[in-house]
Amino acid sequence: MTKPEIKSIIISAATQYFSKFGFYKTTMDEIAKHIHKAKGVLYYHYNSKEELFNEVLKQELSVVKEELQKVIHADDDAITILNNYILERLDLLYKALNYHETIKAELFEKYHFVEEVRADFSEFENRSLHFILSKGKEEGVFQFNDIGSTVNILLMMANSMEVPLFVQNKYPEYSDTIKELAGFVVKGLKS
Amino acid sequence: MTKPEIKSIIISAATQYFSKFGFYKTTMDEIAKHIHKAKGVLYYHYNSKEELFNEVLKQELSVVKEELQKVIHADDDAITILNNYILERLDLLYKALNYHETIKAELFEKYHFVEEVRADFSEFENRSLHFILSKGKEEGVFQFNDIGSTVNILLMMANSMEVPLFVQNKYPEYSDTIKELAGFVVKGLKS
DNA sequence: ATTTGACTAAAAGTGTTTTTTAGTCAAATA
DNA sequence: TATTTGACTAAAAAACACTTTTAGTCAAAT
Repeated sequence: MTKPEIKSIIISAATQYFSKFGFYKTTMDEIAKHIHKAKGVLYYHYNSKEELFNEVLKQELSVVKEELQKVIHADDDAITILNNYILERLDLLYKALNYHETIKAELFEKYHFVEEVRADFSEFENRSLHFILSKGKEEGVFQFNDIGSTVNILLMMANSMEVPLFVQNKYPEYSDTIKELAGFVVKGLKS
Repeated sequence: MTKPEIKSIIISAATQYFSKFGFYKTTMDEIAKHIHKAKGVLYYHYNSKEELFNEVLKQELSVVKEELQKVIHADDDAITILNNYILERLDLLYKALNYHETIKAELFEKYHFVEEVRADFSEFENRSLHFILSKGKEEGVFQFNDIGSTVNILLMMANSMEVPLFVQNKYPEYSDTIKELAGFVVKGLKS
């Protein structure tokens, strides 16, 4: 078995356990047993449980990033793209169970080891919104004073909503309101 | 000492302890000692610790409500009022430390006994926003399809932000962005 | 180069005892 | 009569001692 193959098998098993039981209630032994290997193998390929979780989270978010890239570069006007971005973003993150755990963890002030991956995702979001807003300004459909601070506002809103929607699991009940909210935000930007 | 007097003294001491240490880390004995009375007095005037906390929370929120009433009925146009309402609301709630604890508690699924007071405040907010939006529509400065769902969106945004701002204490760092956000929201409503 | 599994130290869990605390109430006081 | 007191109880929380589990290691095996 090649190195990438075994790594991918490990990540796959780890993803299953971490998203089902969370970081703390998943044991390295469980993951090892699930792939019919000794625990040492996990430590041969990853330095620690934390590193393994980081890798799982990184891959989970990279799927989200890929999907959002498609939305951003679709052949639509900026208004449609922003609307789709907001809705698709929430839908994808709703399914990203390991990401939820890191949000929850932030509340308990644990999980510092995950900051890098989260920071990377934050930057991605920043770039994405910058791109969409610029596009809208070029098209003449959006109007705002400062692109940087407008991006900040949108991200603050988006991030703020993650705790109630994902940790308290209010996403299903709010999903209709969110569609309206997206429309509302877009309207606020329209020139 | 009259009944209202002693009750007010109890509430005052309870407020201090509850806002400093929270519901669970405050003891009835502490509160009693602080007012140089026996614990039994607390139980003569209030049936339980929970009832006492409810009263504290109720008074805390009634101050918030009074202040917001002033904002709502100030001699301004609806745009200014909405802007002030959003900012003043956050500022007042930021200082309402016992209210913060009930938000935190919701995350841990405790504190069911506090629901009534929170529901009352929710209704107040609903009425307030209805009032402001109606006023704006009459003045011809606001435009929206359905007043009910617009109120819902605004409240969802407001409520969602409470966890990160108050529980994770990000209000100080976000306070500038929030001012811009308020302007943004108002702009989204403008006709 | 990779995998194994026995090993360790530290953390988490368990069961038991001790202390603290919400709430009560008969007696005292105003 | 209305209010206050403080000793009292039952139940919860804390402290303690002991056991098990678990992350991480490493010499030996494949």
